Amino acid sequence: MPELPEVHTFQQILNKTILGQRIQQVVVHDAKILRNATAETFAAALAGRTTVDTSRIGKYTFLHLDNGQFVQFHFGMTGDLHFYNRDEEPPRFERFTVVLNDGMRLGYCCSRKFSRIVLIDDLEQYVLDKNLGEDALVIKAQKFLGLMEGKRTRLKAFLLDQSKTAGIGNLYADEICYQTKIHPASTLDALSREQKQAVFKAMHDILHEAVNNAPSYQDYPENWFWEKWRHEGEVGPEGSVVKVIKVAGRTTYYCEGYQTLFTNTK
DNA sequence: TGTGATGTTGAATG
DNA sequence: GCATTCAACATCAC
Repeated sequence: MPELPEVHTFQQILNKTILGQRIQQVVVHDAKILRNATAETFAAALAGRTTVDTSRIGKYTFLHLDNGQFVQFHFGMTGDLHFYNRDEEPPRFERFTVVLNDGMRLGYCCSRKFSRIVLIDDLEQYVLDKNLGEDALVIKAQKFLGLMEGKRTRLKAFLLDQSKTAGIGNLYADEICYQTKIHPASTLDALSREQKQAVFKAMHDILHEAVNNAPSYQDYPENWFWEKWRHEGEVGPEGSVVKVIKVAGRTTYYCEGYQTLFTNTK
């Protein structure tokens, strides 16, 4: 499920549940999502450690351990966290559980195993190697506009590019395009400076609103696009019609007749 | 029952 | 180098 605001919520859950706690043991049910560890090495790396901090860049969350190591959580499409006590049944699709000293458990779940759990020694170097862009909540307008300069890629592809800004996924990209009334397949070289600034503002406002108000894919403002109109053929604002196309290889919803296509090349 | 899915990566192509 | 498309990953829900 998760894009930046949802991952932010996961970070809050880590903060509320295991931050500052000592990990008694880790039980691994399925090591597939551990990208650089086996069930044994992963469990051994965490057992006895105390968690001292968390951080987040885009859709990546990092749990900081007291020995200087880090655990990366990337939730893929279906990652989820469940906090429960020893008497409760483990949640469905749990892949591993972190057992705390007091017996509480934090279960990591994902049905489709697209999650990426990675043990990291040097976080700074790791982020550099990954070529991860600045977090979409943190990046400043000037830098964002600078990244667009000279590019001819389509707006949606740019928004989804995690090496430019980190954190925007398919749904939020559509939302940003909708709120700026720009067709997602518009190319950057055809957009005015004012339009690019509007894109930044929409990104900023949408993400902040989601982080402040929406813990998951629920409870979004009802005037948001995907809440209201994300259904093919629906009648959108100003008599527009919701269309479904592929942009940047991803299923894309937009309002034909409301969002304008800007392009120089076609 | 077949198809597509909120994400990432790497290969292939223009 | 840049941009785009596709397949793969693994499994579930519709």
